[in-house]
Amino acid sequence: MVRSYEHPEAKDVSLPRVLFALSDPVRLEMVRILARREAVNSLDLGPDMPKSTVTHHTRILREAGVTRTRSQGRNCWISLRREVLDTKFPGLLDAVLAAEADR
Amino acid sequence: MVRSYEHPEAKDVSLPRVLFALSDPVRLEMVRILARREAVNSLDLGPDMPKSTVTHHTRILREAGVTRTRSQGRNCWISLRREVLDTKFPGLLDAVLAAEADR
DNA sequence: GAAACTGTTCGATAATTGCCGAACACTTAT
DNA sequence: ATAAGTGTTCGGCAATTATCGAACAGTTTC
Repeated sequence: MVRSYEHPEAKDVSLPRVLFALSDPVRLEMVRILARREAVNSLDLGPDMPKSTVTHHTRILREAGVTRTRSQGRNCWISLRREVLDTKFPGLLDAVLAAEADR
Repeated sequence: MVRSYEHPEAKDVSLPRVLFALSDPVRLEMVRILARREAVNSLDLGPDMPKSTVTHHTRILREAGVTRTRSQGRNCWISLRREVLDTKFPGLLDAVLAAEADR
């Protein structure tokens, strides 16, 4: 059996929620990591923090519609939902990623 | 005497804080209003809410570096700090404003 | 089947946030 | 001077959020 995750449909992805998901330094860094790779193992997004904290942040990103999570075996792979973000909020993700990482 | 407001310098304007300021529906609507006018009277940004609530939200926007507030007489005028935002986070404000208002 | 591995869920706690009434400060008009 | 107008500050309260340990669930390996 495979874990199932809830993802909002594209039509339910709201700007305030996406902005909130991106407004935390930890999650912003996660998104930067995701932007450089196709898919990342959940716990690799926060190697130096407790697992439950990683789960917390990845869930907020997922439920906001920023990321997609699919489980495979005992891993779960996380990726950016670029199609959704770029369609609904053109330029937003690019602008966020283009900003200097330390700010 | 004139009220003085603290504004962060451009170098201290951080992306997470700006995103957080924009992540609230009330403040997002304020920013949309500001984008259409040069400067707006504080309380006109939230005609239907208590004054202290308006002050609360406008302060978060100001302290994040999103807006500038200057007092004149008994009014205070609020405007977007486009120069700062467009310089530090090119495309961000445009992307936010371009998104449909109801999302 | 037992152990190891990956990640979630639960519960608790501290900190932050949103909301708003009441009192206050400053300015302008009468 | 008095009153009215504009906005801030303060205090309290409810709700949300961030963090993390402990227990748990599913998967793979041995």
